Amino acid sequence: MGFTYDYEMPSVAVDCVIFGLDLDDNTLKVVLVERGLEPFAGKWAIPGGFVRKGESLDEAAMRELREETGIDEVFLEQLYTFGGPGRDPRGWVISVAYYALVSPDKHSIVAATDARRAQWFPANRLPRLAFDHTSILEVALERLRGKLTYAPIGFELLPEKFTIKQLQRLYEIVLGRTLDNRNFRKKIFSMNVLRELDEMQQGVPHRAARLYKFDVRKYKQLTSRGMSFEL
Amino acid sequence: MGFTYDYEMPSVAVDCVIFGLDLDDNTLKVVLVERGLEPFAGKWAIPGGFVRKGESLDEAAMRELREETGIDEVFLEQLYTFGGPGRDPRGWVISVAYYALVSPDKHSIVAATDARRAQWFPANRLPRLAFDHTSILEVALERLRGKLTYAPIGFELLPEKFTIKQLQRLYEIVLGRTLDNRNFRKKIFSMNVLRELDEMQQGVPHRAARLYKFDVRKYKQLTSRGMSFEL
DNA sequence: CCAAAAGTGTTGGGACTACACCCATGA
DNA sequence: TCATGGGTGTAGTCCCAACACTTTTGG
Repeated sequence: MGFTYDYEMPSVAVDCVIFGLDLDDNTLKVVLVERGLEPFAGKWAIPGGFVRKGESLDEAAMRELREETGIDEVFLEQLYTFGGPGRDPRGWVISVAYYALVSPDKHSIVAATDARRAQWFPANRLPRLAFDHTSILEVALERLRGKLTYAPIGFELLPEKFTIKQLQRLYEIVLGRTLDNRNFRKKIFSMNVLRELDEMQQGVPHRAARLYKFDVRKYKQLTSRGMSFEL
Repeated sequence: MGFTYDYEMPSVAVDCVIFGLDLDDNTLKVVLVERGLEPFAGKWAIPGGFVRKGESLDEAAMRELREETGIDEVFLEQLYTFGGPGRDPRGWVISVAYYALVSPDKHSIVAATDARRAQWFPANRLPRLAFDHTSILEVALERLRGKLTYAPIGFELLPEKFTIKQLQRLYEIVLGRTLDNRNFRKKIFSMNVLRELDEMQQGVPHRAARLYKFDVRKYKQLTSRGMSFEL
């Protein structure tokens, strides 16, 4: 311990809610890992682990994400810190929760890194979870829904190149209501944050849709002019 | 320590940004305390202290608030957790930051509880602060500004009974721009969350303004109908 | 040629902005 | 009576929601 301090000290963990979008069955998914050890052995939980001395909380979250799921270089943001007494039967554990958004390109990594049995679950049909992880997930979902409408984070859940319809579906899935496609297109085009590509969607049994990319540069110009991204 | 754990453990503190509104000089203020001990002895800092075993983070924040400023029963919300290595020269300290909103009725308490010299400072003209408290304050201000426009938290900064003009000034001060009084009134009345009182403002050298109260009941009806509070 | 999804405009209503004057009160 | 802030209405504009058909492509 680095200095004199009279009180007992807690362990500090990071836990990470990992969101992914399944474009095949149009659902929002979450990565859970099966616990090998007590307490809650055999139960599903959000991936996480203890913070190490010398690393920041963000670094700890990134490290856990990488170690437990193989995922790297994704959107990762601090969510909330859970510290109630009794949330961990082993003792006093404070957990800094994060949430990550993973594009479908990287979903396969999760399945492959099977050391501790990581799996995708539909976000609205989850098993009973270890610890207070159900509450953490609720908070994460609320945050995702809220932030989606005023920040351009939805793109993190899509492949780099996507169609407008995919973007629209993403909003519909997360917000839980249908959107009018004409109005949605008008809105998204009017804020001018997409770059139109010369490529078309491939391998669909009907008219192919145009592909777009999120244009970070345009977005930064937008925000620097004081404009904001709104649904 | 309650269970076997191989890594070194951090101390966990709560720090609390306390906002108050000064209706005399129309500024947003923040409570700072002067540090008595090293490190940063003599510097100003956000009130805070270590979390104790057996209490939740919210409880710890409330306790610190009460101990250091005498303030009790106010709006208090978790803000963000700061955990970078090197943020405290004494060693590894993770700090869960909170922010509180205090009505002018209670401002005097702060001055009275002078044990550790607590003082109000204008939020936009602060001294150099201890630790990383300047960044914590920036995050807190951003959050306050953001949340003010979509949640009815502004009332927490006003006395129980207030005039529409005071409410408007609050928004102008925090958001940093002037608002049209006619439009502001229309907007605030149209959402129907205020109860008009039979009382008038007292002791002003001009026409007295009507007093209003925030009506929690009406607000709950509003949100339960799916409507939301927007600026 | 058929099935399936892509892509495209217009209109009406509600909300926001901009703007200026009279009213009530205490000194 | 005057100085000071309280309180009020309207018109133009913009944004949003509602709504249905034609186009393109692969099978």
